[in-house]
Amino acid sequence: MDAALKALAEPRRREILRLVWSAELPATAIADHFSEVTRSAVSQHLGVLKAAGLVSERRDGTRRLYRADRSEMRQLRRFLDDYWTSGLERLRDAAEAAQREKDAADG
Amino acid sequence: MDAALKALAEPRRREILRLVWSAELPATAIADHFSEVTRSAVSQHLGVLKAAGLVSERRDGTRRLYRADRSEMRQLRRFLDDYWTSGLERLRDAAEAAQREKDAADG
DNA sequence: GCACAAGTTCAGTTGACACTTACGCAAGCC
DNA sequence: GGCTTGCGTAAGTGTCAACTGAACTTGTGC
Repeated sequence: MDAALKALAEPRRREILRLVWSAELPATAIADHFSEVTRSAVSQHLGVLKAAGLVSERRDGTRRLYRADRSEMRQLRRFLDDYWTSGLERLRDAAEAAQREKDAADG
Repeated sequence: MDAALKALAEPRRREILRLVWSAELPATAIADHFSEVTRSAVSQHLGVLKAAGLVSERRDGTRRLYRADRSEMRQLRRFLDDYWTSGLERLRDAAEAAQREKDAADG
């Protein structure tokens, strides 16, 4: 999840992900979309996205076809929804914080 | 939005955000939660979160109280939902999905 | 006014990362 | 077997970001 979030922090990778969101594309077609960056850079971005599970790769002859893994995106969304308010753990933190506040005020 | 995503890419900042999600806390209380990092580092993280609009600051005497700005988080979530499939493309995807549903049902 | 407490900010260091160029490697095609 | 196409990997570089320690700011209580 950490990897997915870090991968999405890079604008170029978000753009790539959008390109392969609804269409499976070979690496070259993706790279052609970015005139200001080399093919190599795009390939490395694809590697990061793949490592984060946000993209899947399929080989076809010499080509490699990429497409977005939407289920991973769903998981990410869900993580973002849940992380901040995760039940007992959050309550515990709040209680601890309140106690420190009180201690500081008293002491 | 780019700033918010980048801010969330850092685990420590996610933790901070969770701390101030449901409780307003002074900077020191937040810093006390991170034993492996100095107060200064936490202050800088708070600056990033604030710049990204994910956190709001209120002054009370010498203290500064922080709390999460949930509306910004909602916007982020919405952005994540919409960015990949925007406008016509999203409609097309929906149509395709409906067709696949139909094909699956028929087949 | 002085001391202290709460926090930020400045200067400098270190590590991560996006990038480029060059090279390597596999799969068709002649 | 050579040639070309499609693409990843290696090595090196510049930039940025997270961190530390020291200095600074601002408010409070005496």
